[in-house]
Amino acid sequence: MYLYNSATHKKEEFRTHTPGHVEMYTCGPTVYHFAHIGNLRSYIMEDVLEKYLRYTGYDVNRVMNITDVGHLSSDADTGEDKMVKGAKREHKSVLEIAQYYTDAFFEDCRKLNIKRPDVVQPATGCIDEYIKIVSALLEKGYAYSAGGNVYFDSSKLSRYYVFNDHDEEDLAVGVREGVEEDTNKRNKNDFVLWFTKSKFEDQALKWDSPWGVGYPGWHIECSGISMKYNGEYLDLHCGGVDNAFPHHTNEIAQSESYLGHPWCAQWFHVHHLNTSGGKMSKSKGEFLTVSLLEEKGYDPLAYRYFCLQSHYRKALVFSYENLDNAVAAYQKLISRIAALVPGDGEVDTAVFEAYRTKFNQQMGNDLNTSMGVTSIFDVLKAQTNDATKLALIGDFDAVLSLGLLEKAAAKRTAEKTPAKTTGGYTVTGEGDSAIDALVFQRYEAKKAKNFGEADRIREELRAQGIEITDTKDGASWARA
RNA sequence: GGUGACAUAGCCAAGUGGUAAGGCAAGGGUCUGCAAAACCCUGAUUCCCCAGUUCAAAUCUGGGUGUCACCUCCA
Repeated sequence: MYLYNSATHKKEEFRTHTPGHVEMYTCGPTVYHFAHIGNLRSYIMEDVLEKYLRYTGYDVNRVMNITDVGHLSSDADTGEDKMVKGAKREHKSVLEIAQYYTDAFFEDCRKLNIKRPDVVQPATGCIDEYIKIVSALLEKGYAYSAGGNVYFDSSKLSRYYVFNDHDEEDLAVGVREGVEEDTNKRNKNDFVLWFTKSKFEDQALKWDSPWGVGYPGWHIECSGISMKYNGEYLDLHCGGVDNAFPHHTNEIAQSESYLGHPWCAQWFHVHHLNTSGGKMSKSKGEFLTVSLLEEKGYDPLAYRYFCLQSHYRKALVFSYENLDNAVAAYQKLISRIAALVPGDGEVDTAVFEAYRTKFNQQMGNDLNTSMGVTSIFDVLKAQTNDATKLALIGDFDAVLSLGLLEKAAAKRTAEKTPAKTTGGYTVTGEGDSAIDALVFQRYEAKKAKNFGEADRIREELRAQGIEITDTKDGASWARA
């Protein structure tokens, strides 16, 4: 496949250190709050990437961290530790809060058909790993102690800026409000590997280390966790674009200095979900969660469809109007699939292979999910039997995970059974005799040309969220 | 200020030098007592702007403009 690599700024053929095997790492959530749907866009796209790699035959080992220490304390919009504040408010410990939001995150993932990574590792579980790396960096001269903290010395590297061509002189330190320059640093780009002294005195989690009691820096956890579970050679590192600098840049600096050889060849950065004003972010207030969408009546998988219609390397603007478009498209798609008849003929292998190859090419072209979705429409229009179409859609959905076959089957079941026939008039629905009776009453009214009464019954049912559809020899009803 | 990404119909978008896919929405039609659903039909003389290369450019080059992101919380 071809993938855009942020490290080289080019679309390149995907290669792995060990043929046929992919070591994949994903920056996981910081569990001090619910994930918003913008965060989840990244996880959806990474999920598609992982599934596509498996689809093409790769054996994948995917690792994800859960940030439950490290940059929690630096989340200093108001100068206070949200994790600690949340823990106090809910009368729980910081770790209990972390557990609560970790569970909430995976629950959101489940709703969005995002597969759980093979390894999920909370950052607090690998302290020994970080200490090992920091010690080695100190020994090799890539790190130094100052003011009680251990820093990475970025001046020791010949090439620090990997993703963009920054000139250190032009970097504006402290552009963001609330960021104070750390005077212990020797160079602007140095970063903390281990804290024993910071401005956050109420840091709840602390561990003993050769440099004193403290906690790990903001970047070391990803390197440590990845090396522990992915080994020394990482094939693919994923995350949101905003992490490219400095987070990923620092990961590369410390990892390669520690290992003494190149670490990760390919970097996959997902662009943001924006609102009309800019990116959706927790600090800006506009903050939509999966649960909130559900409360408003949206199917989480319709949101997944919304994301797949776009490309991961393009900012996507969220609005309810745009989401409604996606909902309509998604529901129509399900209806069209539901109209296919399972078992209608044998799967035509020649047709199957032809469409599969096309889908594979589209997805293999820098994960063109928009074209992947289009492939489904192409299949629906194909000159072949329903069995072949259903087999193809099932095959594509192993990557897209839109629940296509399942939803279509459920729709078929709801529409076709159980049926009640009275006087040659067949009512299909969910088998509620009171509703069946009303539908039949409407039929009688229609037969008597009492259309006012017929429409009144339809409105009455509609008020209960039930929609009647006239069919060839009767009517069917379904809850919206 | 520096760096990077993006810019195609109302919206989501494909397109990687050969004469603008697909989907949603909209309009028209068939069907229907009326609807809904389904099916059929209709859409950009043009791809942010300007210049250049070429027989040929949405695609390549140069220069603008705009939007977004990052520059030690963010996916």
